[in-house]
Amino acid sequence: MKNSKENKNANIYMKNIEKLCKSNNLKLTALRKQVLELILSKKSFVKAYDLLNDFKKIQPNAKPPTIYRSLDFLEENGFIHKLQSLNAFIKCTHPKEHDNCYFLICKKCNNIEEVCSSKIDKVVSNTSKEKNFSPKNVTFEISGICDKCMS
Amino acid sequence: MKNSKENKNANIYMKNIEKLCKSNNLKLTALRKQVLELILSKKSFVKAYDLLNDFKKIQPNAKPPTIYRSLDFLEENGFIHKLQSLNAFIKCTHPKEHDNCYFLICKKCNNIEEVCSSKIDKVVSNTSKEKNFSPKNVTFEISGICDKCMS
DNA sequence: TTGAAGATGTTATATTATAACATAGTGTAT
DNA sequence: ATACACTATGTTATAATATAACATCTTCAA
Repeated sequence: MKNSKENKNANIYMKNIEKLCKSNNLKLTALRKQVLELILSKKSFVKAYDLLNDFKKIQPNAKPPTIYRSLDFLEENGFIHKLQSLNAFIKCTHPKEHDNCYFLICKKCNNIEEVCSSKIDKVVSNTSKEKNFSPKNVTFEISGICDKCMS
Repeated sequence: MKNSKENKNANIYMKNIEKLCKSNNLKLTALRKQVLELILSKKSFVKAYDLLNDFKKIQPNAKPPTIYRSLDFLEENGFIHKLQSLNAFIKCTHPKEHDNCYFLICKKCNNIEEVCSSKIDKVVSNTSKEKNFSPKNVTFEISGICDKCMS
Protein backbone atom coordinates (compact mmCIF):
# COMPACT_ATOMS: atom_id res chain seq x y z
CA MET A 1 0.00 0.00 0.00
CA LYS A 2 1.97 2.92 -1.27
CA ASN A 3 -0.68 5.46 -0.34
CA SER A 4 -0.79 4.50 3.28
CA LYS A 5 2.98 4.74 3.41
CA GLU A 6 2.81 8.21 1.93
CA ASN A 7 0.11 9.20 4.37
CA LYS A 8 2.25 8.00 7.20
CA ASN A 9 5.19 10.03 5.95
CA ALA A 10 2.98 13.08 5.58
CA ASN A 11 1.78 12.56 9.14
CA ILE A 12 5.30 12.38 10.49
CA TYR A 13 6.19 15.45 8.51
CA MET A 14 3.18 17.34 9.83
CA LYS A 15 3.97 16.40 13.42
CA ASN A 16 7.40 17.85 12.92
CA ILE A 17 5.97 21.05 11.51
CA GLU A 18 3.59 21.36 14.43
CA LYS A 19 6.48 20.97 16.82
CA LEU A 20 8.53 23.55 14.94
CA CYS A 21 5.65 26.00 14.99
CA LYS A 22 5.17 25.54 18.68
CA SER A 23 8.81 26.05 19.49
CA ASN A 24 9.11 29.02 17.13
CA ASN A 25 5.85 30.56 18.27
CA LEU A 26 4.29 30.39 14.83
CA LYS A 27 0.56 30.07 14.27
CA LEU A 28 -0.18 27.00 12.22
CA THR A 29 -3.87 27.75 11.79
CA ALA A 30 -6.37 25.26 10.40
CA LEU A 31 -6.24 27.00 7.05
CA ARG A 32 -2.46 26.97 6.83
CA LYS A 33 -2.34 23.37 7.91
CA GLN A 34 -4.89 22.33 5.31
CA VAL A 35 -2.94 24.10 2.59
CA LEU A 36 0.27 22.46 3.72
CA GLU A 37 -1.45 19.07 3.77
CA LEU A 38 -2.51 19.56 0.18
CA ILE A 39 1.06 20.43 -0.76
CA LEU A 40 2.37 17.35 1.06
CA SER A 41 -0.09 15.16 -0.79
CA LYS A 42 1.62 16.02 -4.09
CA LYS A 43 4.48 13.95 -5.42
CA SER A 44 6.09 16.97 -6.98
CA PHE A 45 5.53 20.70 -7.19
CA VAL A 46 2.12 22.30 -7.33
CA LYS A 47 0.83 25.50 -8.92
CA ALA A 48 -1.06 28.01 -6.80
CA TYR A 49 -4.28 27.79 -8.77
CA ASP A 50 -4.27 24.00 -8.79
CA LEU A 51 -3.94 24.21 -5.05
CA LEU A 52 -6.84 26.65 -4.99
CA ASN A 53 -8.98 24.23 -6.96
CA ASP A 54 -8.06 21.41 -4.61
CA PHE A 55 -8.82 23.60 -1.66
CA LYS A 56 -12.22 24.54 -3.03
CA LYS A 57 -13.26 20.94 -2.51
CA ILE A 58 -12.88 21.57 1.21
CA GLN A 59 -13.99 25.17 1.20
CA PRO A 60 -15.89 26.06 -1.97
CA ASN A 61 -15.70 29.82 -1.49
CA ALA A 62 -11.90 29.96 -1.28
CA LYS A 63 -10.30 32.75 -3.26
CA PRO A 64 -6.74 33.36 -4.53
CA PRO A 65 -5.68 35.37 -1.47
CA THR A 66 -6.68 32.45 0.73
CA ILE A 67 -4.04 30.36 -0.96
CA TYR A 68 -1.41 33.01 -1.51
CA ARG A 69 -1.44 34.12 2.10
CA SER A 70 -0.96 30.59 3.32
CA LEU A 71 1.79 30.07 0.77
CA ASP A 72 3.46 33.24 2.04
CA PHE A 73 3.35 32.01 5.62
CA LEU A 74 4.65 28.58 4.70
CA GLU A 75 7.43 29.97 2.56
CA GLU A 76 8.52 32.68 4.99
CA ASN A 77 8.95 30.05 7.63
CA GLY A 78 10.80 27.63 5.42
CA PHE A 79 8.17 24.90 5.24
CA ILE A 80 7.84 25.16 1.48
CA HIS A 81 9.89 26.59 -1.36
CA LYS A 82 8.83 28.60 -4.33
CA LEU A 83 10.37 27.39 -7.58
CA GLN A 84 10.84 30.69 -9.34
CA SER A 85 11.53 29.25 -12.75
CA LEU A 86 8.25 27.31 -12.66
CA ASN A 87 6.01 29.63 -10.64
CA ALA A 88 5.29 26.65 -8.46
CA PHE A 89 5.59 25.48 -4.89
CA ILE A 90 6.98 22.41 -3.20
CA LYS A 91 7.46 21.21 0.34
CA CYS A 92 10.83 21.65 1.95
CA THR A 93 12.46 18.30 2.57
CA HIS A 94 14.01 19.35 5.88
CA PRO A 95 12.38 22.45 7.32
CA LYS A 96 14.49 24.58 9.66
CA GLU A 97 17.52 22.37 9.22
CA HIS A 98 19.37 24.29 6.56
CA ASP A 99 19.83 27.65 4.94
CA ASN A 100 20.37 27.40 1.24
CA CYS A 101 19.62 24.59 -1.08
CA TYR A 102 19.17 24.11 -4.77
CA PHE A 103 16.83 22.19 -6.98
CA LEU A 104 17.33 19.74 -9.80
CA ILE A 105 14.24 20.01 -11.94
CA CYS A 106 13.56 17.28 -14.49
CA LYS A 107 11.85 18.72 -17.55
CA LYS A 108 10.54 15.31 -18.56
CA CYS A 109 9.04 13.80 -15.44
CA ASN A 110 8.75 17.00 -13.37
CA ASN A 111 10.58 15.38 -10.51
CA ILE A 112 12.31 17.81 -8.19
CA GLU A 113 15.34 16.97 -6.14
CA GLU A 114 16.19 19.34 -3.34
CA VAL A 115 19.91 19.39 -2.71
CA CYS A 116 21.48 20.99 0.32
CA SER A 117 25.12 21.60 0.06
CA SER A 118 27.62 23.66 1.95
CA LYS A 119 29.22 24.38 -1.43
CA ILE A 120 26.44 26.71 -2.39
CA ASP A 121 26.67 28.50 0.93
CA LYS A 122 30.36 28.92 0.24
CA VAL A 123 29.81 30.34 -3.24
CA VAL A 124 27.26 32.75 -1.81
CA SER A 125 29.37 33.83 1.14
CA ASN A 126 32.57 34.14 -0.89
CA THR A 127 30.88 36.26 -3.51
CA SER A 128 29.26 38.33 -0.85
CA LYS A 129 32.56 39.07 0.85
CA GLU A 130 34.24 39.86 -2.44
CA LYS A 131 31.50 42.21 -3.58
CA ASN A 132 30.58 43.45 -0.13
CA PHE A 133 27.06 42.26 -0.80
CA SER A 134 24.67 41.30 1.96
CA PRO A 135 22.65 38.30 0.77
CA LYS A 136 19.12 37.63 1.96
CA ASN A 137 17.53 35.15 -0.42
CA VAL A 138 19.01 32.64 -2.80
CA THR A 139 17.30 31.15 -5.82
CA PHE A 140 19.22 28.30 -7.38
CA GLU A 141 17.42 26.04 -9.81
CA ILE A 142 18.92 23.71 -12.37
CA SER A 143 16.60 22.30 -14.96
CA GLY A 144 17.47 19.38 -17.16
CA ILE A 145 16.90 15.66 -17.46
CA CYS A 146 17.08 13.36 -14.49
CA ASP A 147 18.78 9.97 -14.15
CA LYS A 148 15.62 7.93 -14.72
CA CYS A 149 14.54 9.87 -17.79
CA MET A 150 17.98 9.65 -19.39
CA SER A 151 17.94 5.91 -19.92
CA MET B 1 27.93 63.88 -20.61
CA LYS B 2 26.95 60.60 -19.13
CA ASN B 3 24.24 59.93 -21.69
CA SER B 4 26.52 60.18 -24.66
CA LYS B 5 28.92 57.80 -22.98
CA GLU B 6 26.11 55.35 -22.40
CA ASN B 7 24.97 55.72 -25.99
CA LYS B 8 28.47 54.98 -27.14
CA ASN B 9 28.62 51.88 -24.98
CA ALA B 10 25.25 50.75 -26.28
CA ASN B 11 26.50 51.27 -29.83
CA ILE B 12 29.59 49.20 -29.22
CA TYR B 13 27.46 46.54 -27.61
CA MET B 14 25.07 46.51 -30.54
CA LYS B 15 27.89 46.24 -33.08
CA ASN B 16 29.08 43.20 -31.21
CA ILE B 17 25.60 41.66 -31.25
CA GLU B 18 25.32 42.29 -34.97
CA LYS B 19 28.62 40.56 -35.54
CA LEU B 20 27.59 37.64 -33.35
CA CYS B 21 24.31 37.29 -35.22
CA LYS B 22 26.07 37.31 -38.54
CA SER B 23 28.59 34.69 -37.52
CA ASN B 24 25.94 32.52 -35.88
CA ASN B 25 23.47 32.93 -38.71
CA LEU B 26 20.84 34.55 -36.51
CA LYS B 27 18.30 37.02 -37.81
CA LEU B 28 18.53 40.25 -35.89
CA THR B 29 15.44 41.81 -37.47
CA ALA B 30 14.52 45.47 -37.08
CA LEU B 31 11.97 44.54 -34.43
CA ARG B 32 14.39 42.46 -32.38
CA LYS B 33 17.03 45.11 -32.65
CA GLN B 34 14.65 47.83 -31.48
CA VAL B 35 13.60 45.74 -28.51
CA LEU B 36 17.22 45.05 -27.63
CA GLU B 37 18.03 48.76 -27.93
CA LEU B 38 15.29 49.56 -25.46
CA ILE B 39 16.70 46.99 -23.05
CA LEU B 40 20.19 48.42 -23.45
CA SER B 41 18.89 51.90 -22.69
CA LYS B 42 17.92 50.77 -19.18
CA LYS B 43 20.33 51.05 -16.31
CA SER B 44 18.92 47.95 -14.71
CA PHE B 45 16.34 45.32 -15.43
CA VAL B 46 13.10 45.95 -17.24
CA LYS B 47 9.65 44.38 -17.05
CA ALA B 48 8.03 43.06 -20.23
CA TYR B 49 5.05 45.39 -20.08
CA ASP B 50 7.19 48.44 -19.41
CA LEU B 51 9.12 47.47 -22.48
CA LEU B 52 5.86 47.14 -24.36
CA ASN B 53 4.84 50.64 -23.31
CA ASP B 54 8.19 52.00 -24.38
CA PHE B 55 7.92 50.19 -27.65
CA LYS B 56 4.46 51.58 -28.31
CA LYS B 57 6.06 55.01 -28.64
CA ILE B 58 7.78 53.67 -31.75
CA GLN B 59 5.00 51.38 -32.89
CA PRO B 60 1.68 52.24 -31.27
CA ASN B 61 -0.09 49.02 -32.23
CA ALA B 62 2.46 46.74 -30.60
CA LYS B 63 0.97 43.89 -28.58
CA PRO B 64 2.35 41.58 -25.87
CA PRO B 65 3.42 38.86 -28.32
CA THR B 66 5.49 41.44 -30.19
CA ILE B 67 7.59 41.90 -27.10
CA TYR B 68 7.57 38.37 -25.78
CA ARG B 69 8.69 36.90 -29.08
CA SER B 70 11.61 39.26 -29.27
CA LEU B 71 12.48 38.54 -25.66
CA ASP B 72 12.40 34.83 -26.47
CA PHE B 73 14.79 35.30 -29.36
CA LEU B 74 17.15 37.48 -27.35
CA GLU B 75 17.14 35.13 -24.40
CA GLU B 76 17.52 31.93 -26.41
CA ASN B 77 20.59 33.38 -28.01
CA GLY B 78 22.11 34.64 -24.80
CA PHE B 79 21.83 38.37 -25.46
CA ILE B 80 19.61 38.96 -22.46
CA HIS B 81 18.75 37.12 -19.26
CA LYS B 82 15.46 36.57 -17.59
CA LEU B 83 15.57 37.22 -13.85
CA GLN B 84 13.15 34.58 -12.66
CA SER B 85 12.74 35.92 -9.16
CA LEU B 86 11.70 39.32 -10.54
CA ASN B 87 9.91 38.37 -13.74
CA ALA B 88 12.17 40.83 -15.46
CA PHE B 89 14.79 41.01 -18.17
CA ILE B 90 18.28 42.42 -18.39
CA LYS B 91 21.04 42.56 -21.00
CA CYS B 92 23.80 40.01 -20.78
CA THR B 93 27.07 41.70 -19.95
CA HIS B 94 29.12 39.42 -22.20
CA PRO B 95 27.02 37.61 -24.74
CA LYS B 96 28.36 34.29 -26.08
CA GLU B 97 31.40 34.44 -23.82
CA HIS B 98 30.25 32.28 -20.96
CA ASP B 99 27.88 29.57 -19.89
CA ASN B 100 26.53 30.07 -16.44
CA CYS B 101 26.46 33.17 -14.37
CA TYR B 102 24.62 34.42 -11.36
CA PHE B 103 23.06 37.66 -10.29
CA LEU B 104 23.38 39.83 -7.23
CA ILE B 105 20.12 41.71 -6.97
CA CYS B 106 19.96 44.72 -4.67
CA LYS B 107 16.51 45.04 -3.15
CA LYS B 108 17.05 48.69 -2.35
CA CYS B 109 18.47 50.26 -5.50
CA ASN B 110 17.50 47.49 -7.94
CA ASN B 111 21.03 47.28 -9.20
CA ILE B 112 21.95 43.96 -10.75
CA GLU B 113 25.45 42.58 -10.87
CA GLU B 114 26.05 39.71 -13.25
CA VAL B 115 28.80 37.46 -11.96
CA CYS B 116 30.43 34.79 -14.04
CA SER B 117 32.37 32.26 -12.12
CA SER B 118 33.77 28.87 -12.83
CA LYS B 119 32.77 27.96 -9.28
CA ILE B 120 29.14 27.79 -10.21
CA ASP B 121 29.94 25.67 -13.23
CA LYS B 122 31.77 23.35 -10.89
CA VAL B 123 28.90 23.11 -8.44
CA VAL B 124 26.57 22.35 -11.32
CA SER B 125 28.80 19.79 -12.97
CA ASN B 126 29.74 18.08 -9.71
CA THR B 127 26.14 17.76 -8.65
CA SER B 128 25.21 16.55 -12.08
CA LYS B 129 27.80 13.81 -12.02
CA GLU B 130 26.84 12.78 -8.51
CA LYS B 131 23.14 12.64 -9.29
CA ASN B 132 23.53 11.56 -12.90
CA PHE B 133 21.56 14.60 -13.89
CA SER B 134 21.88 16.27 -17.27
CA PRO B 135 21.64 20.04 -16.74
CA LYS B 136 20.27 22.38 -19.40
CA ASN B 137 19.44 25.69 -17.74
CA VAL B 138 20.67 27.27 -14.57
CA THR B 139 18.88 29.95 -12.58
CA PHE B 140 21.00 31.44 -9.82
CA GLU B 141 19.90 34.68 -8.25
CA ILE B 142 20.93 36.15 -4.93
CA SER B 143 18.91 39.03 -3.62
CA GLY B 144 20.06 41.27 -0.81
CA ILE B 145 21.63 44.64 -0.22
CA CYS B 146 24.52 45.92 -2.28
CA ASP B 147 27.71 47.62 -1.18
CA LYS B 148 26.48 51.16 -1.89
CA CYS B 149 23.17 50.71 -0.11
CA MET B 150 24.80 49.20 2.97
CA SER B 151 26.62 52.33 4.03
C1' DT C 1 -13.02 43.37 28.77
C1' DT C 2 -11.38 45.82 25.52
C1' DG C 3 -8.65 46.99 22.12
C1' DA C 4 -4.64 46.16 19.15
C1' DA C 5 -2.66 42.92 16.15
C1' DG C 6 -3.06 39.31 13.30
C1' DA C 7 -5.80 36.17 10.39
C1' DT C 8 -9.38 35.41 7.15
C1' DG C 9 -13.23 36.74 3.94
C1' DT C 10 -14.42 39.15 -0.19
C1' DT C 11 -14.42 42.02 -4.27
C1' DA C 12 -11.94 43.71 -7.66
C1' DT C 13 -8.17 44.27 -10.50
C1' DA C 14 -3.19 44.24 -11.71
C1' DT C 15 0.45 41.76 -13.82
C1' DT C 16 2.58 38.31 -16.60
C1' DA C 17 2.32 35.28 -20.48
C1' DT C 18 0.62 32.41 -24.33
C1' DA C 19 -2.74 30.18 -27.78
C1' DA C 20 -4.41 30.44 -32.18
C1' DC C 21 -4.91 32.00 -36.51
C1' DA C 22 -3.98 35.55 -40.29
C1' DT C 23 -0.64 37.90 -43.06
C1' DA C 24 3.77 39.22 -44.72
C1' DG C 25 8.48 38.57 -45.76
C1' DT C 26 12.65 35.57 -47.07
C1' DG C 27 15.32 32.33 -49.11
C1' DT C 28 15.89 28.49 -52.21
C1' DA C 29 15.19 24.70 -55.49
C1' DT C 30 13.43 24.28 -59.85
C1' DA D 1 11.56 34.28 -62.33
C1' DT D 2 8.32 31.40 -59.58
C1' DA D 3 6.27 28.92 -56.34
C1' DC D 4 6.51 26.85 -52.08
C1' DA D 5 8.23 26.11 -47.50
C1' DC D 6 9.78 28.38 -43.55
C1' DT D 7 10.21 32.08 -40.46
C1' DA D 8 8.68 36.37 -38.62
C1' DT D 9 5.17 39.52 -37.48
C1' DG D 10 0.31 41.17 -36.81
C1' DT D 11 -3.87 40.59 -34.29
C1' DT D 12 -7.50 38.97 -31.26
C1' DA D 13 -8.49 36.79 -27.39
C1' DT D 14 -7.73 34.71 -23.18
C1' DA D 15 -5.02 32.07 -19.77
C1' DA D 16 -2.24 32.09 -15.74
C1' DT D 17 -0.20 34.35 -11.84
C1' DA D 18 -0.55 37.56 -8.12
C1' DT D 19 -1.91 41.50 -5.16
C1' DA D 20 -4.56 45.78 -3.44
C1' DA D 21 -7.97 47.23 -0.53
C1' DC D 22 -11.28 46.99 2.68
C1' DA D 23 -14.51 44.27 5.81
C1' DT D 24 -14.96 41.07 9.44
C1' DC D 25 -13.58 37.88 12.73
C1' DT D 26 -10.18 35.87 16.33
C1' DT D 27 -6.98 35.93 19.66
C1' DC D 28 -4.58 37.16 23.36
C1' DA D 29 -2.30 40.28 26.35
C1' DA D 30 -2.70 44.52 29.17
